[in-house]
This record gives sequence, structure tokens and C-alpha cells, in this order.
Amino acid sequence: MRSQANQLVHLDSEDTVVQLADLFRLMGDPTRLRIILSCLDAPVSVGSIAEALRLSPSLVSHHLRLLKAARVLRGERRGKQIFYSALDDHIRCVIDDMVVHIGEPLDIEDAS
Amino acid sequence: MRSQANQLVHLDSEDTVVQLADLFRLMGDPTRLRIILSCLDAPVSVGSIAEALRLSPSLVSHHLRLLKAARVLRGERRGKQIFYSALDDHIRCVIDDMVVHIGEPLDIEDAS
DNA sequence: TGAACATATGAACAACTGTTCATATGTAAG
DNA sequence: CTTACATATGAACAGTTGTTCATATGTTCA
Repeated sequence: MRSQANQLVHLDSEDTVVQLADLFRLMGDPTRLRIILSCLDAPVSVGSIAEALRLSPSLVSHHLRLLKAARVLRGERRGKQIFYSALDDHIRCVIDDMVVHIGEPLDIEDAS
Repeated sequence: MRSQANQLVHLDSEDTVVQLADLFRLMGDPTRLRIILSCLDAPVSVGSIAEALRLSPSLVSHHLRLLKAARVLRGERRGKQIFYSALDDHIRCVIDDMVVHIGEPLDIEDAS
């Protein structure tokens, strides 16, 4: 139900490839990926993220701006604080799949 | 069967996050992503990729080296040519999930 | 209004990265 | 061995990117 059951992607559109790459690039920085992971379970404030990850609020804010613009996260104001959370569940699926990929046993020893 | 049915990722390990980010960063370049997509359906030679994507063989080879090192693709020599293909199906799943994410309708209009 | 807190923004800089070009390695056939 | 083809490699450069610092905007409460 979550990822497409069958694998026909058919990505001939140049524009789609660029969109995809933009999203992957955003997830390609460890700091930013940690910020994304912080927001997957529940909405978290900027200060909480900064404290949990030991980063400056400024840096967190810079990354959050990019992630919000790319529609990976969404921000919702509650009083003085702004709580960020995942816009939908697809990002979690993407990460889950990649975790499985990493965990894959290496069955090929020498392909050079 | 493909992506984890339930979403408990639990990525506290620093090392895992860096590994994940490395893979996402590799997919974050449009040229490299196109190269990956070229190899998903069947093994393709370096020259074929270069021709299909209108890139220099040298550039394609540089990218393939990174993708092979990251265990995204594998290369198999057949005579003078080397055919590259996906190491497993997880990369396809990751891309599929992300395509779904892109296609998602925007149900939130203003979250700033 | 003013102070205190939370988040955002812009400039500046070092570090990294994708691309090109020239050259090297490897393979098959003459 | 030489030639021709296919792929790989290394250096160099321009463009991009993550981070820091200083400053601005926005919100609540007195």
C-alpha cells in the first residue's frame, strides 16, 4: 500500500528527474537528515531540534527553510514557537527503504 | 513486502545517518540520478549510457565509480564493455516512493 | 510601549563537488 | 606487437553549499 507495488517508474520527464534530485540532495546532508528524522514522529519546535541535535538555532532555521520550501516539512506556529512536522508519510517510506538497502548483505564480492 | 510495513525506523546511530545521507547525496545530482535510472531496467554499457544521456564517457565513468563504491550499482565486464546494473531493488523502491511524494496534491495552502 | 524570548534572514567564507581535458589502463582482433 | 576501441583516472577550475556571525522580525507578557 505504501510504495508502488510494481516497479514501473517511467521517468522520462526531465523536470521530474530534477525535482527528484532536489529532494534527494536535501536529504543528502547529515545535519539536515537528522533534522528531518527529528520531525517524523511528532511536531517539534526549532529550539527543541537545536537542543536535541546540539546545533545553533540559526543553523536549524536555515535548514528548516529549505525543507519547508521543498515541501518535506511543514511549520505550524503555536504561540512564540513554531512546530515542524513531516508533510506526509512518503519521506518516512523513502528512508525506510534506504535503511533496508543499507542493511542488505553483500552477496557479491568482486565486481570490478 | 517492499518497504517496511510499519514505520519504526529508530535511527539513533550516528553512523547509520551518515551512511543514509551519503546515499541520498549520490542521488541528489540530476546527472547521476539519470545514470542510475538508466541502469534500473537492464545492464547497460558505459558507452550506451553516455550516448543515451548525451554525456562524455569520462563523466559517466566518474559517476559510475562513485555509484559502484556506494553499492548502488554493480559493473560486469563483457568483452571490451562493462555493463552496469542496480545492485538490488531497493533503490527502485526509494525512487518510487519519492515519485509518489512529488505527485502528492498540496492540501495545505499556507503554513508559514 | 518595552523587555524577553523564539525564530528568521543576509552576508561572508571555507570546504566540497560536478565537469572538462589530457592521459592511462585494459581488451580484442589483425 | 600494433592498432583500435572502451573505460578509467588524475589534475584543475568554476560553481555550489553548509556553517557562522550579526541583525532583523515576530510573539507574548508586564
